[in-house]
Amino acid sequence: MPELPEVEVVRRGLERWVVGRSIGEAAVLHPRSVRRHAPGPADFTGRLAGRSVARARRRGKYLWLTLDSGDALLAHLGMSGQLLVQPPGADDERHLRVRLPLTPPAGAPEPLELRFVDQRTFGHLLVDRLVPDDAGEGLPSVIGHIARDPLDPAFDDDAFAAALRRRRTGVKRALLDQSLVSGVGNIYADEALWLARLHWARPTESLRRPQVDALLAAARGVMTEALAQGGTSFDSLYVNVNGESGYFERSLNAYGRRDRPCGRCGTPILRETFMNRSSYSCPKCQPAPRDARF
DNA sequence: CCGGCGTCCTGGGGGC
DNA sequence: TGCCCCCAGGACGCCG
Repeated sequence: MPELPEVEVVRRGLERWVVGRSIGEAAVLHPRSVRRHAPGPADFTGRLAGRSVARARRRGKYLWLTLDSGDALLAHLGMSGQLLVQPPGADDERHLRVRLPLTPPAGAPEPLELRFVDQRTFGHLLVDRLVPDDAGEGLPSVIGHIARDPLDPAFDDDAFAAALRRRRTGVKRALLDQSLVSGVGNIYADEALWLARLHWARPTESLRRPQVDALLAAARGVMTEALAQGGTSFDSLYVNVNGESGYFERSLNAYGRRDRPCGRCGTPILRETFMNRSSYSCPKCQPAPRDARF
C-alpha cells in the first residue's frame, strides 16, 4: 500500500532514470488504468509521444512528470500500482497496464521502458495541464484540491491546526482526508495516532494545539523513518514500490498488530472496523473518547 | 458547503 | 480438492 514514503521513493527513482529522456508511443494495455484521462486512451498516447521529461514531482501520494509541452504525466499508485523501469526486452509483468517507451538522450547507452503495473487497478495515469499553485509552481489541474503533505517545507502547521479544529469529525477521518493533509494513509494514520496517544474517533474540534503538534510530529517521524528505510532499495534499475519498505516488518507499533502487546504498556492491540477498513490502537494508551466521532 | 457512505478491483487465505 | 466468501483500502461521485 504505497503511502507518502513509498511514493517518494518512486519519485526519486523516476528522477534518476526517466528525467532527461523522451517518451515514445505509449501502449495502454488496460483502459481502466487511464480512466481519469477524460479524452480517452488515444489522446493520452498522443499527448505523450515525443515529449521530453523535465522533472519528477510529488504531492502527497500523487506524483507527476513535467513535460516540455507544459503538460504533466500524473500518476496515482492506488493500492497496488508500481512504476518500473525496464529494458524493452524484459518479459511483460502479469499485471502490466501501460507501457511507455523512453528514448535515450543523444549519446546515452540503452533504451528503457517505463511500465505501469497494477494488479488491482485502483491506480491510474493521466495527462493534465500544469497550472500555477498558491506558491506559483506548476500543479496538475486535477489535483488542485490535494493539500500539501507534512514533509512539504511549505506545509502550514498553523493553518492545519485551525482547519482541523473547524472540522466536525473524528481525527482519523480528518487525517485520511487528502484535502486537509495529504500523503497519510491507513497505516501511517494508525502509527501517528499511536505515537501521539490519540484515539481515532477523537473529535477534531476537541484537540488542543499541543496535541495537534504531537500528531504532526508523529506523522513526520514515522514517514521520515520509513522513507529512510525504503530509500535504500532504489539504486537498481527497478523503481521500487512494492509497498513493503522493510519498515513494516520491524517498526510498526499498531498497524496489523491485533492482539499483540502494545510496545508501551503491554495491553493487547485492538482491531476495530471503521470506514470499511481496519483501525488498530492500544485501548489503554489511546482510550476511546466519550464523545467519539466516526 | 460539508460530512460520510458506496463503489470500484483482484489475489490470497481460511473454512468447509 | 475445489469453491465461496472475506479481506486489503485510496479516492471520487453522490446524497442528505
